Amino acid sequence: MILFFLLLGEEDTSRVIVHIDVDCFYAQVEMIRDPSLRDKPLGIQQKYIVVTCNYVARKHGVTKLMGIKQAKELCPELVLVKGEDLTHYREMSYRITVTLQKFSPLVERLGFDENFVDVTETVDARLKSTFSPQLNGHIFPEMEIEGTYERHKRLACGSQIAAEMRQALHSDLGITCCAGIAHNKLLAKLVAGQHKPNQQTSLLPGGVGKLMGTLKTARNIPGIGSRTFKRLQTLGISTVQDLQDAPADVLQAEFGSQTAQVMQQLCRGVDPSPVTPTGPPQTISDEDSFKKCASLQDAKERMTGLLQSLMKRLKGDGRFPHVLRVTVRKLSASNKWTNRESRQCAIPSHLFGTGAEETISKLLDLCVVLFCKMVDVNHPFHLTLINICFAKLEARS
DNA sequence: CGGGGCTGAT
DNA sequence: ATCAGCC
Ligand SMILES: Nc1ccn([C@H]2C[C@H](O)[C@@H](COP(=O)(O)OP(=O)(O)OP(=O)(O)O)O2)c(=O)n1
Ligand SMILES: [Mn+2]
Repeated sequence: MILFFLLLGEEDTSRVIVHIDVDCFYAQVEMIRDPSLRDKPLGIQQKYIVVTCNYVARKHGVTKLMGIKQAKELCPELVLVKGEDLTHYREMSYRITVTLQKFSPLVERLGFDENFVDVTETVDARLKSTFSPQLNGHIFPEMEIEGTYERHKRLACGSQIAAEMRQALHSDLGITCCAGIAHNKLLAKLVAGQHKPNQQTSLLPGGVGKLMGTLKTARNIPGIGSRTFKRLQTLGISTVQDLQDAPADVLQAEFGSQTAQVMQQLCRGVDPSPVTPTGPPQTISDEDSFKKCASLQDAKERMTGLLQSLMKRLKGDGRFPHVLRVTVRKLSASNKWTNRESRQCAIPSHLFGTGAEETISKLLDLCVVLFCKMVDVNHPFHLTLINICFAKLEARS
């Protein structure tokens, strides 16, 4: 039946997708570690910025990615916890994904605190055998129409599963989150943001146009980043409505037919992309930023620190990397962030056969070789960031 | 006072 | 190797 419509190029609205977005993630992890922080305005500090903050701090006007100075002006009593080391956040992130995988194997991670879950099969199984309750949580658009549940049984069942997922995250991990339930990933993610924090929202199929209309500009559509948005503005396109109204040939001329079609679908709330289960990470990296690094000696010390931390994570992972990449950021008057350079090389397998000390020493040698391909150490230089990345992770060395 | 870390396409 | 996207 469904297949018949798909054959005609119709949109598939039969899936049930849940999007889970943890509330103020890093801040929540720190409040779990130290519950005395719960009733205080809390900011997580990475160097000079508040990367995120709890909702007490948000009441005072503090926002994500705000400078420390501005945040302290707005909220002098703001408590700051350092968050440059992501270890605890990464660990909680994977516990969250594992908890969600108990509901369905189709779990896709996005960053550390978001997960998409395709619960279509779970919904089908439940509707066959069990009696399902009312639609759980908020509904978008807000409206009270008789028989909403009857006409949207699958969505209602999805909302029940989402509630169970949120309960599991809370009782097992102490984590609160938001959930969005809809028939594709884009809409599930967007509708999840309608009621924050610690709430869930289900999207009725009839509310798609209205939901897309809540976006201020096309930039707010996931998948349309800053560069693409600037190119759109060049064409006189700014709002979602502008994009919907834009002639296909105009978009194709600027972006090519494939990208143009994806954008035209996204701005109408159409997103056929599947939930692709996320496996173990493909890369393991560690970086540090600083005011100034101007000597090879200094760089070697910083790279040694990064390698030591990386080796611990590698032991926990169990796999071995076959590619090593070093990235640097040079201070330059213009273009403060696109001035990263990287070099990579193969890692000889035998390097992981000996003790950790030896391995780190050999890896450092490789790092120095890569480093010197980017930085002429015989001339003055000024770096502001070093990143070391392990890639091509495979089962054995 | 602009982090730290990941994925996929080109 | 870089760009562009996401958190
Ligand atoms: N540019 C960014 C965006 C996010 N994060 C980190 C910090 C956040 O804690 C976490 C999750 O990002 P969210 O955008 O979901 O923000 P929060 O979870 O902190 O807040 P919210 O309650 O609004 O979801 O990722 C980051 O380091 N850099
Ligand atoms: Mn979040």
